Amino acid sequence: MATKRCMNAGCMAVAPGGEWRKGWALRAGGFAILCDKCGLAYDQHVFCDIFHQKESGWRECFYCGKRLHCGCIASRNSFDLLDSGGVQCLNCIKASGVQFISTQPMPKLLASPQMRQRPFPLSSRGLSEEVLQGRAIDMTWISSDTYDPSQVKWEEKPILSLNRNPSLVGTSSQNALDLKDITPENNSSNNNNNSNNNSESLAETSLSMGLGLANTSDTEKTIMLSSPELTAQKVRHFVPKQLKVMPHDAAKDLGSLPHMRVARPPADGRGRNQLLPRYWPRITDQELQQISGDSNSTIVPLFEKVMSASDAGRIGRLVLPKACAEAYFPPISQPEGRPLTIQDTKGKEWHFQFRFWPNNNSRMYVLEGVTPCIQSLQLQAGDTVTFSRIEPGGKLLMGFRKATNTATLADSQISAIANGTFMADPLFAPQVDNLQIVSGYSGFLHSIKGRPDHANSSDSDVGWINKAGRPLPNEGSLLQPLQKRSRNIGLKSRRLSMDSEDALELKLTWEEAQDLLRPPLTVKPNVVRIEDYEFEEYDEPPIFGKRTIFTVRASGDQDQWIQCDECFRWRR
DNA sequence: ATTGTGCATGTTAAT
DNA sequence: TTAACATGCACAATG
Repeated sequence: MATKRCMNAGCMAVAPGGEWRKGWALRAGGFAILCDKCGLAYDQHVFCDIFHQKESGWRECFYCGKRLHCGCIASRNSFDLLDSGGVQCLNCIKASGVQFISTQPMPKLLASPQMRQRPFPLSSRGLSEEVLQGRAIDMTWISSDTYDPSQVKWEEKPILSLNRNPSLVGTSSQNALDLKDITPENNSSNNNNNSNNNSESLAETSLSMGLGLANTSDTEKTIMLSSPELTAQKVRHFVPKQLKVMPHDAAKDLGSLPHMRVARPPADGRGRNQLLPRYWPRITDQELQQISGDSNSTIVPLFEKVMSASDAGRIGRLVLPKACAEAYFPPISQPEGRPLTIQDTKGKEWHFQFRFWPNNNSRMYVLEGVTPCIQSLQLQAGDTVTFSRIEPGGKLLMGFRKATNTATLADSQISAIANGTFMADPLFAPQVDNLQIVSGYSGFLHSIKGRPDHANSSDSDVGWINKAGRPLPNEGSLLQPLQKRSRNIGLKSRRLSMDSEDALELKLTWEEAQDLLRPPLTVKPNVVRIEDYEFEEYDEPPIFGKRTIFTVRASGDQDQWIQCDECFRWRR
């Protein structure tokens, strides 16, 4: 049976029933296709490539030839695949009284209220705001010359591959999708044990483990401006001189890495919080080449997990998020699973057993034999393990990130603000993440205090670094459910856990945070223009205070207004 | 007695 | 109510 897969190279999810159709690929306001498995949203350009427009006005699907039912020109980009076959525009669907969005089963992976943890902000419909607003989503793609489906050993053969011009990496809106031939899939269902066993035995997946220490220098921190809506307006941003300010533009950021190809991270289900941010692990070309043997390799981030006490214990079993294990690891049909070999950047190989336990008519996926690895890397509960994959070759990368520092909550808040990490964009919340860990792991804190390698998390942040040797600004920005985390630390930490929830409520937008920061009036800032942003650069750190505005009289004198907490009136 | 293995159960979040 | 998952626990294997 012909099988359609998610077009996200890092997902490879198979459409239910083998058909890419309504219910699996959702259209979001006509601008995007959301894979039910990975939550990937394609921008409208990609979508338009799928349904191309005929001169006569009607459209047909590139792949199945189904025609737009009504030929409504105005509904360009607004299609839905009909169960009965064919295509119909959303306007006509609405006109017929059939609800579209609201009746669609929300992608399981997008429906979580943990929105601040997802790569893209969601609307109330669970759809990316970027998508709904028609903004091109910052996507980068794997080029066809580097993505070799045949190297994905645990798949018979991916049905879809991405055909991208390498020169266009980072400018997804200009790229076009290309569907490879559709091949009958050797369906590795759980019921087909024989075929699975064969494929499993044949497909000894090689994993690579990358471990890099990202030294975060206090004098060199990169903060990111979050709001794409910010235009050339002059914005008061408090930017200590030692801080580097970069516009929030992953594509540009990636574009500075000519040899590094980075694919878009998939979203995920319940474990969506375990998804890697869209600023993926980046390693140097040299490191990547050492791992993959190919300097043109691409890193496809997969998922990550914060290690629980059980994971880090002596049992040597790492519980894997089910959705992630099924989506990204080789399919296994037997509880015994299959071995996975892991090597680190130095070539050291680790051998794990990837298996599952039957559990309530479901499965619990575990990685067994992780004790030597954990001990070697001195990982413990609260540390994060990340999984990525290198294409071509399908090698999996396993990175680690130590838990965050031991700073006090208050210190963290201040630090977060000072570092510019209180931002509107949920993409950027590394310090908030820190807050959670710091405040939510009382027992954990004790252990870190006794361990030098954990005592300074910013220095022990075991993650990926970019070519310049800087830690990725967003690495570690994934927020884990607070309850999940606090569960590991016992009742004593519950109060602190609540505190951290309160702290999360303090999460401000970038502009709001700016409102709370004010410079001494006597200090004259240097105005620095970067891209379309103007920044006031102060030698002195900002003062954290009440909402403050500044006015300038005709005489040129400047007034400072502070808003009353109670009456909300402004006072000079 | 200790450690490893496999499954069961409790907790939590999602539906 | 269901699903995911962290962890408990009984039993087996081993020293």
